[in-house]
Amino acid sequence: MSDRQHVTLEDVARTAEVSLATASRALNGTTRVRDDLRERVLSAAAELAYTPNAHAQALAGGSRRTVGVICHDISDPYFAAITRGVMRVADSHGLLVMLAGTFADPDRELACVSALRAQRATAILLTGSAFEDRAWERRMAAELDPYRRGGGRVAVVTRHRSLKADTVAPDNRGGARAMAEAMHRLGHRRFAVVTGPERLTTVADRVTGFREGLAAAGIELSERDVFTSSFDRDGGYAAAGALLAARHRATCVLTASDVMALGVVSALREAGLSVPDDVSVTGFDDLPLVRDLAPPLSTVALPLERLGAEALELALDPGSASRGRVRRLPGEVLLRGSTARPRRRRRA
Amino acid sequence: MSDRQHVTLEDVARTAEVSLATASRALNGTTRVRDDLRERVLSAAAELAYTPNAHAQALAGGSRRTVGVICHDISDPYFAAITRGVMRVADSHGLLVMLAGTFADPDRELACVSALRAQRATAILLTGSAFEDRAWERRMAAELDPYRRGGGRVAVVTRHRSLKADTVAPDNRGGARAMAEAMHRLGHRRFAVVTGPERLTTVADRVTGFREGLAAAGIELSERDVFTSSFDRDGGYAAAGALLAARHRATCVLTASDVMALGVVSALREAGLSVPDDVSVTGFDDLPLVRDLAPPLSTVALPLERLGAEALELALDPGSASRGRVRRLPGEVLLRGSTARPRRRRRA
DNA sequence: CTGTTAGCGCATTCAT
DNA sequence: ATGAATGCGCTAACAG
Repeated sequence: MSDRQHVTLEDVARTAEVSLATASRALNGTTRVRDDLRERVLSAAAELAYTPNAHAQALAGGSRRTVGVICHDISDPYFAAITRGVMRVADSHGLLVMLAGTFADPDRELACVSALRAQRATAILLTGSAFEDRAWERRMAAELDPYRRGGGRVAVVTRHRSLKADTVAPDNRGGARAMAEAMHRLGHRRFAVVTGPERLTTVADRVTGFREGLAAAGIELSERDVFTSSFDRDGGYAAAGALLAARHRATCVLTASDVMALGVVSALREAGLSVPDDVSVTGFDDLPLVRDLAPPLSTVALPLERLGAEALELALDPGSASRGRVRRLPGEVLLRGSTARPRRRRRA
Repeated sequence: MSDRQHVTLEDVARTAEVSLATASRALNGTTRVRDDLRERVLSAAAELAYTPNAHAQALAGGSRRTVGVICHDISDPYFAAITRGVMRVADSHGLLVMLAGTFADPDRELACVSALRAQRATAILLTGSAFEDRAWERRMAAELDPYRRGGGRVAVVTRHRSLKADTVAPDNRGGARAMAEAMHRLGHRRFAVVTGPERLTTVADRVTGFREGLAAAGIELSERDVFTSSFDRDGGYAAAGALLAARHRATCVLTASDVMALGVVSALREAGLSVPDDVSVTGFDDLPLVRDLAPPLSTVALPLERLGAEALELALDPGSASRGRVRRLPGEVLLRGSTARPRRRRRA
């Protein structure tokens, strides 16, 4: 039993008693090969449990069978859904997905791109929102440009300022605006916003949308109406705590994501408030699970899987050489049980 | 602008005016290199935005920087949590994660292993439960054995009969038994089980556990008490519908997973039943989100991230040459709001 | 310490 | 249609 015993194409060729070239051709179907020879090769390969060495294939210039996906945290259902969309189309193209998690660390994101570059991935998909940071953008471009020059394709989900990559852009701003307007129409006049750090472009866009929608109704959001925390469930919980502590009189809390809304609702409920009787709460994304909440969450629905699927399709399609094409996807306001008309007077 | 312009180590060496070998050593820190030379190499590499070709590195026998994770569906929070654990330790080892989704298709699972094998992944982690199918097991072994022979490591989460791979095994059976007993102690006497297809070993183990726990209390589960459907949220919803249609008189529904429980609760609620006043419902896994449900779900808590993390650690640790070591992790019964003492008489 | 050289496994020219 | 030879980019002997 030798140390590492990889079956190579040469083994297959020898077993089939053909040349290396013929074995390669028979396996790849590149060129016509006499039937009996091909049979021999195929059965030899099967017998030896041969698997081509993808590295050798890639090196020899034969293939690039992987795509890289970079997200903040795969256990966030938002990224899970997007990644699922990516995997669907990757699967249909016979591509393998390399998933990299950055845990929202800008430096780690850079490192991931570098690693994916090294793997000569066919395409790199940036699914997390960008960081609003000049220096970081420059470094990211410094990674991506050589990658592109080497034939790599790049696509991003959501806006990446000055990255001039193919983009799939959900309408965060418009969706947020529409939601704010819808809540105003419902009768709400006192609002609070619960959100993540605004250096994330997604967050910034959504908050801007909320502001615009409210402004259109003549309502200004002051600094004290915006509660910022981490962009996850616990952030929502904490922000709602702060809101409660500040005795904020909002009848409606606009939240920048469904996951944060989850935390908001829990905090409110623990404080003895009823959603939506005392406070209406809205989310953003329409994660699969929020319809199963009690009450089901009103939210801005985004076609998450499509976001991922189209990002990969865009990257794979040589269309315009991966210049900055932008595919916009709308968000849809979904009013469910977590929102209601405000009561005349607030209890407690 | 040539077609594909990859910067290679040779370019770096030439720019730094050193030999190829020196450049390689300077970059990898393999051997001591004179400081000034090393400086020249490093700055040349930076200037040219050089990234080593991972394929060439792998081919030359230098590295195996990726691990493969195979799961059923990354948008299932169960797999997302496990994968997150894997990614954490992968990150700390400088490894990249290749994620493959099988959508619970046995054939696709085989194909994924083959692809990962081709990529010469350091380790392959099977996180989905096995399929109870002799022929399938044989074919899987036929993929895995040569992979191992080539130095590849394999670890699985949950039981894979006769795969003799390193295993991280949550105590599905024991946890299920404990939950059944807990519900009996709470006062329940009429039970129903909602579950996925029993050809999945995880499902089979959990159902067995339920049966054992109930049997210990003198309660036999008949065929009509078990509602089988797809192992996801919609499956739970459908199964609960069937249960309702059959006018089953259970006061407690034991569900094989949290995701299924999500569907069960929704269906029950839509039918006008209250959880837990009319029916108690239990889940399995303790997904992060279930504590935010109203009522929060009683469930068997599994350390999901640890499952993934330990699987990779096990695979990476050369310990006993990847023989069938088994690391068992207990499940803990968590009683929350979705369960209560049965009422004397059932309403409706 | 540094440079030269030989493969790693494969796809792909070239000849035949 | 098939076989022999070249090189992809890199690391690890091997010499100096």
